[in-house]
Amino acid sequence: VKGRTSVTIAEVARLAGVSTATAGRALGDYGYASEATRERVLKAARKLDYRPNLLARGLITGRTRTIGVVAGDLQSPFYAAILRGISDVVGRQGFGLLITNSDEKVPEEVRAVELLREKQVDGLIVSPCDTVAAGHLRDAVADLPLVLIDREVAGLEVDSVGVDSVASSRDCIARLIGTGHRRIGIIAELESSVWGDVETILARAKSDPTSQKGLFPSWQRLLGYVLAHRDAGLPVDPDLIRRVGEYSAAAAERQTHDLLAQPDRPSALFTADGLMSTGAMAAISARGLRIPDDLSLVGFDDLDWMAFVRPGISAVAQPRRAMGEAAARMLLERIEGLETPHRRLLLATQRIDRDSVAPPATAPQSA
Amino acid sequence: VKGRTSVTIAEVARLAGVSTATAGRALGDYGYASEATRERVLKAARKLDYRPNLLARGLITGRTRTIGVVAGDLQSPFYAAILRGISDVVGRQGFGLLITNSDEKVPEEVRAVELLREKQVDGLIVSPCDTVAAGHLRDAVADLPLVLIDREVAGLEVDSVGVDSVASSRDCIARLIGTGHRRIGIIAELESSVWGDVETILARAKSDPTSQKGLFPSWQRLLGYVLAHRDAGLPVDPDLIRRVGEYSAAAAERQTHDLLAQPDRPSALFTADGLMSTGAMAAISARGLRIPDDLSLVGFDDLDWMAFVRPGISAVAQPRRAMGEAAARMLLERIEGLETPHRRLLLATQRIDRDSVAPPATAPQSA
DNA sequence: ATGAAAGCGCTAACAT
DNA sequence: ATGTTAGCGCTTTCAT
Repeated sequence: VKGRTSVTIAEVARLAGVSTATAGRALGDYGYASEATRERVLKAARKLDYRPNLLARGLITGRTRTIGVVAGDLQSPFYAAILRGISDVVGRQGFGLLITNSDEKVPEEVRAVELLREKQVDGLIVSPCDTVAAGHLRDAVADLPLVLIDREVAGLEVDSVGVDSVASSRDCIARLIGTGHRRIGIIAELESSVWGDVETILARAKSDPTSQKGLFPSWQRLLGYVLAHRDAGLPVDPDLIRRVGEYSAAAAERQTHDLLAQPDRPSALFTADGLMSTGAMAAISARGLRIPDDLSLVGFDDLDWMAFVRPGISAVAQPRRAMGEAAARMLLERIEGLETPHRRLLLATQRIDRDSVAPPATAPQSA
Repeated sequence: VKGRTSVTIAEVARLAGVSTATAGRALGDYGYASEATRERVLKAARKLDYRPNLLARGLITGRTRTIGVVAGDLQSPFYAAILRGISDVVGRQGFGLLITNSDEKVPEEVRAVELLREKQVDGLIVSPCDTVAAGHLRDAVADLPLVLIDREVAGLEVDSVGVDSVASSRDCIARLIGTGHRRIGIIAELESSVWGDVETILARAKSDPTSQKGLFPSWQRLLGYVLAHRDAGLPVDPDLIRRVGEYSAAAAERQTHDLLAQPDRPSALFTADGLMSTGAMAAISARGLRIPDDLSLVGFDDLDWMAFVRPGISAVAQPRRAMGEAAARMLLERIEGLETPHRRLLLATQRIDRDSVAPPATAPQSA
């Protein structure tokens, strides 16, 4: 049974002495087929090593049992875990998974969505890299179910899965303040060609809670940071807010170095995602600062090394795999035809307290 | 242009006032089409928001421009990096990527290969989870190009990409010995329902170098360990060889605890892959052992935390992403029709010396 | 350079 | 319960 040409249902039918329609019914498990016939067809199929051509099936049924995913970076622990979750759920239903990488660039994302649609996927899971420039998503929604993950798009009413970044980081920062910290640094991506400066963005978000969902996670985490300060009646020193501007550990490392080099450096540091944590940790380590004596540290997103580095690093754990699983489940439901209004699922984060937080060494530092 | 039914080439042709054949030529960029016609067709297509149905194209051309990957665990840094490399290369050529997860279980792998073939992928990249039970791969090769990654299958002559595990670990252990270590522990997966005990396997591998390629990486790394000892005229204490039996950090942690709990514990530890390193590190950390004073440590596979944990952990770095890229390139060449004999690509590893290795604290320990 | 027609492998009506 | 027929949307002869 070697060679380029694969065996078709017609050959199976001929060998079994039935029509292709009957063979199809027996093999595809649709329509009627007597037990005897089914047996004969199945035997013929086995003998010929028949394998259905899913392209042909998809062409006619209009469904491919394949779902498409656009991730920011397949290699990051964050997306890798999400993908794993997605893969588990869809795999169990016999669906295939077409995965693409946007590298957090809009044109790549557009191209990816285009390719996935041409390949006729039954649904899409996207972690959009821009919360406004999303025309390609808007018109994809016209003929495909779409589920957003980690981020939302302003005005695009589709199912989404994420965590409550504002509340989680607010809580986190509140605890640092409660421990006595007054100068808390934050290292966050905060890219914003379209959004303007920090004050503008936060002002709008604070006054209009619904607009928060259009914010990128890193902005939401900054918002939580600001709100926690406000809750405590503390001022926010803009110099402690470091905008890395890109998802890059190296860039985060530079910003951290710069932040920690100042004379009046913070007594605690909050990193807004895994890449920021990795970069910050490298800088802290390189500068020979001791945690938590010289600097307290809390990260958003729990990375495996945080558990066994000494001292352990406290973190806000996101249920990454569960996020992927939930997104996949929601999408499959839509593919099955579920017609309810769009759902916005916020999974709970978990605060993991390790040993990277202590009261500031000296009396509250001041300028 | 909203709704379930997408626009077909026939509608574009009608709007442009040409036949479907001509429209196809203009859109698909094959055959002849005058400049004027092409313009008209393209304009019509744009106007209707035409999107080719790649299923239909694939059905007729017999090629889908999609490649399938079976990874062990999409979530591990090792596979995630490889997948990223694959994704970059195939994406650049406009290919799609169907990714599946075997979880290192043969039945899952068989199912995955089956699904990918039914979906008519143009080629397969597999990290086989068994080097002998691979009938499904053997017969896949009959009608698809296949590239193996990280592992090889005895007697299956196809392109493969990996690193020289025997040489790398041999070198690594030789250095530990050179530093003065005499009792070196090894934590490795070493699953082997089919292979028998350590002695048998190693005896066969040592005497027959070609059979080495049929060995799993963890076995190859153990072989390097044994050879390094032999090179130095040192005996191998079987009690220092810990077979974890599965790819699991938790299991590795248990084995490491057990190994380090013995009175005559090793002065150095070699971990055979990333999961083993993570598990071992957790155990070391939990036991409060200081690296390198109480224990030297070297890991196979460089993980990001190894760079900034204090002290830094020395490791053998595998060019993971490059492995993925190379595998993808080789596969694409085969898909283009390359007919040379199968190629076996061994990429160079890089020894990264950090601060986790020091001479043993006391005079050579003995029982 | 363009069109007519056949057909990729399969499923879905519609007969029987 | 089974067979006949007509396509799914596209590419590919083969004419013209």
